[in-house]
Amino acid sequence: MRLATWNVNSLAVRLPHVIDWLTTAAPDVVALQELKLTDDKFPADALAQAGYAAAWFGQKTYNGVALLVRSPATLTEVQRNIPGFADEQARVIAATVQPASGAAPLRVVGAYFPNGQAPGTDKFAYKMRWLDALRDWIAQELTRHPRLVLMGDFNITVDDEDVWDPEGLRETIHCTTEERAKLAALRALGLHDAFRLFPQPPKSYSWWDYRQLAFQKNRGLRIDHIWISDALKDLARACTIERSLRKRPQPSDHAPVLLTLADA
DNA sequence: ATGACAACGTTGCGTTGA
Repeated sequence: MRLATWNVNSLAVRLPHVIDWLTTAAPDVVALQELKLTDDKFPADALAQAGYAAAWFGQKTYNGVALLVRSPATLTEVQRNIPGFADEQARVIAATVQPASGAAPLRVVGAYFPNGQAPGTDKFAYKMRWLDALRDWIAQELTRHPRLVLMGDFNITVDDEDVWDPEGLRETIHCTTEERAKLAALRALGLHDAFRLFPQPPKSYSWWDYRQLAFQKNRGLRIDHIWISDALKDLARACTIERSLRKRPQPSDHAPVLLTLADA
């Protein structure tokens, strides 16, 4: 089974890329972020024609998340945003994936973590509160669903290996000690950064600024992550960043991250 | 210190992202 996360930066604009990628790469489960469309505009029919069932949670202009599964697998017990955390912004969608093979179900959480703008701002404070709420909720989810995948645009680098210029970007947004401490608290629930379970090329990133030829110069950050629970760790077989998707004309500024998980 | 680039909403330029 292969699971992927991709911040598409507008599903309306990126739909041809998404359909093409689903058709050629055929991932089993996909988390999308930054749909930037309202629920009535979600392209469920086009995705169904490509062989995917979906659950979505959008809003006007910003944010918006979705989960896709390759039929005949199904999504059940869909949860939108973090229970008990009042939030105007559509950032989280969770569901239980029922594989058609009869393999054990998987709880999948797709998330678009807040950007946070800069330390000291209201948006940074919101990011911190959101991260606390996410941790508390994931702790509960793990008790009910030990086989859990948390994936999405975390908007945080795990450590300096994830940063093209760690000195120049020290303590700036995505790289602050406070943000990384929140990730450490999340990881302490018994989650693993699937990408780092395997040897990886140096300077591996998942996002590059549209400006200043950042992608061509590989000036990027690894902020898109797939984290898996203890129960799934030994089933992980590979985890890669699909850089080729960032090279195409009119790309998202993010590349997908792809995890291969053995059945069981 | 600021902008760059892309997308959105709106209709020209302001806001947001990372």
